[in-house]
Amino acid sequence: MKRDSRLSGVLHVLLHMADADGPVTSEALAGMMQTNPVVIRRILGGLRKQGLVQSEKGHGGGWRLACDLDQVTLYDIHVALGAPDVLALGHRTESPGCLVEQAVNAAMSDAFSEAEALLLDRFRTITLAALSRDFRLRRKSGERECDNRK
Amino acid sequence: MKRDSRLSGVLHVLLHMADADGPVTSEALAGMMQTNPVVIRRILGGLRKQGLVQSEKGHGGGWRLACDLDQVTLYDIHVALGAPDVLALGHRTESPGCLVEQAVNAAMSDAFSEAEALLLDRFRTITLAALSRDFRLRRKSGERECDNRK
DNA sequence: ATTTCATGTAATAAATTGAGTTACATGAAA
DNA sequence: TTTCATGTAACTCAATTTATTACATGAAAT
Repeated sequence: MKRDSRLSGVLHVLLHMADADGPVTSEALAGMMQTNPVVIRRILGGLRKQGLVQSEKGHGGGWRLACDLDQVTLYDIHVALGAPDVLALGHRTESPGCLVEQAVNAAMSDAFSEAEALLLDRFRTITLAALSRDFRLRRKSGERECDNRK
Repeated sequence: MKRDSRLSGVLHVLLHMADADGPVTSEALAGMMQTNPVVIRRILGGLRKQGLVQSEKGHGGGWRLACDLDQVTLYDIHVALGAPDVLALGHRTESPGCLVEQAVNAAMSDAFSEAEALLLDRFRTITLAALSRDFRLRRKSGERECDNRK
């Protein structure tokens, strides 16, 4: 089963936007993400409806953040993406007539919801600001350790 | 993202086998699961290698359990199925060069592994015997409440 | 023996789905 | 009025899972 990396991808894009001065075009973002500009627009279009980003057309246009990095958590982004399934495992039938399957579902349901709740709780504790700080930290120490051009 | 219901399906099949007297054919099991006999054989063939079930060919053949219901947990079955991904969410790139993406991955990794560990721990606490007991309980009360043929 | 039934397995088809692409409309700035 | 950028629909592509077909193997019944 292939994992859904949209959340990971969106965070990548948002942090690049946070690091930029002006608006960033979907073409530039697509370059960083090694994907297609239309894909970027589709994803960010969804986030715009939640007020997380805004876009401008024409010359000098592009995308910029429209939210407070300190106030937005991974959970908010997850929800803005439509709150897709967090777990890869699921029930074969949601409301089975078979009593065997009812027993199976009942036993697994608790485990599922506990794990999902834990993950989403963790997401709620991580703000975009924290990610951005971590990124800048990595960039700084990366310069010290690896960049010997100057 | 579609959820992987193989574990759910296998449990269904195993409990029906536990409830049967003799061996059960893959055709009968396929009927219960509304799928194809070959699919059943493929799945159970994997479990046979782990010693969880055994099969017999020819007349009167079919599948039967080859394990102690008290000793086998959902976790064992999960592993026997190849321990597929538990989470639907994942990293866009596993070892990214981009520092932004490194920061994103680092932040999400902990949440991921905690949620996965929790789910698998819960699976370790549920035995096939417990599921089977629950099933028989449901059947009994179902007879009392709904079955007025006798 | 040979017929019947059931598993074992390879190969293929069909269905699903996310991602990528093309094409064109809309709108803003140069 | 030209250029640049988003907005969106429609379509193609690629990967994965599941279902199906076909046939070989082996065991029991007759």
